[in-house]
This record gives sequence, structure tokens and C-alpha cells, in this order.
Amino acid sequence: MKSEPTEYSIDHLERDGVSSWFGVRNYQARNYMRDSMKVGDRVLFYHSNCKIPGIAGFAEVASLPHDDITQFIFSDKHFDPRSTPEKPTWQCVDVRFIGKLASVISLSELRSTPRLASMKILQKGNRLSITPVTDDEYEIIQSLI
DNA sequence: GCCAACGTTGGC
DNA sequence: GCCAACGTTGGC
Repeated sequence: MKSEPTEYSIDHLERDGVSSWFGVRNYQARNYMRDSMKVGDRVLFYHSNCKIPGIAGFAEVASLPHDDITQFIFSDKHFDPRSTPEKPTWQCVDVRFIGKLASVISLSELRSTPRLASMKILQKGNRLSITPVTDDEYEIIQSLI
């Protein structure tokens, strides 16, 4: 799961313990949270759009999917005028902090690991803020720490 | 339903 | 700041 550290970093999640992953406004990314995630699933916390983009820590899915309440809040930058509590558009899950890496596993390091070549987040043109990670990829990343 | 125009993402 | 790549919008 990607986040810009100036918006919400692994340090923020460590502080909060658990946080709702609100603000996703892409249908495919929403669908991963709504349809594919299970409580307890491991999450790689990725810092994007920053000096050293890469994996900054670990988290886990901590809730079933639920409405992203920011879609209903007029003053919120994630407000969606098409959404109503009766007909919501956006759902998200909560994530729980597991651990922070002493140093980020950088994007360039991920790219230079041949066995990770098929990782979704490394594919050309990928902009999705949430992408699935296979068990294999997860294990390989553990070995990079 | 098509598709041009526009907006966003995010690495560099 | 640039720009490739992609998603969304809206006229037709």
C-alpha cells in the first residue's frame, strides 16, 4: 500500500497503531480492499513521491472493509458529491502497524532484484496505490532486510 | 459506445 | 519541473 510520507508515513502509522486507509479514489485499488483483503493479511507500507521511494515498513489488515467516511464530508478533500450514506462509493480497510525498517528498501533495490521482476508495483506505468504481493515476493523481500 | 481532452501519479 | 502512463470526463 503506497502513501506519500508527507501525507501519511510509516511513522504516522507507528504513532497511531491502527489507521483507516481512507482517501483511495481509484476503483481498482478500492476493489482490492473491498474484495480481496482479509483481516490479518500482511501489508508492505510503501513510501512514494519522496526522496527515496520504497518499502518503509510492515502493517497488517485490521478490519473488514467499511465505508470511507471522508466521501461524505463536504469540507474534506476526499469528499465525493456522488456518494451518500445510502449509496456509498468508496470503501477501505483499517491497517495496524507491525514494524518500521531501519532503512527503506528502495525502489532501485527492488528493481535490481531479479526474482521481484514481476512484482505489480514494479511494472511499467503502474500507478495503482494498492497492488497485491505474492507469498514468494513477500518472502524475497523479507530476505532483503 | 467512442475518444479527445484533461487531470493525476510518481519516478527522475 | 518534466513527462510518460494511465484513469476519468463528457460531448457527440
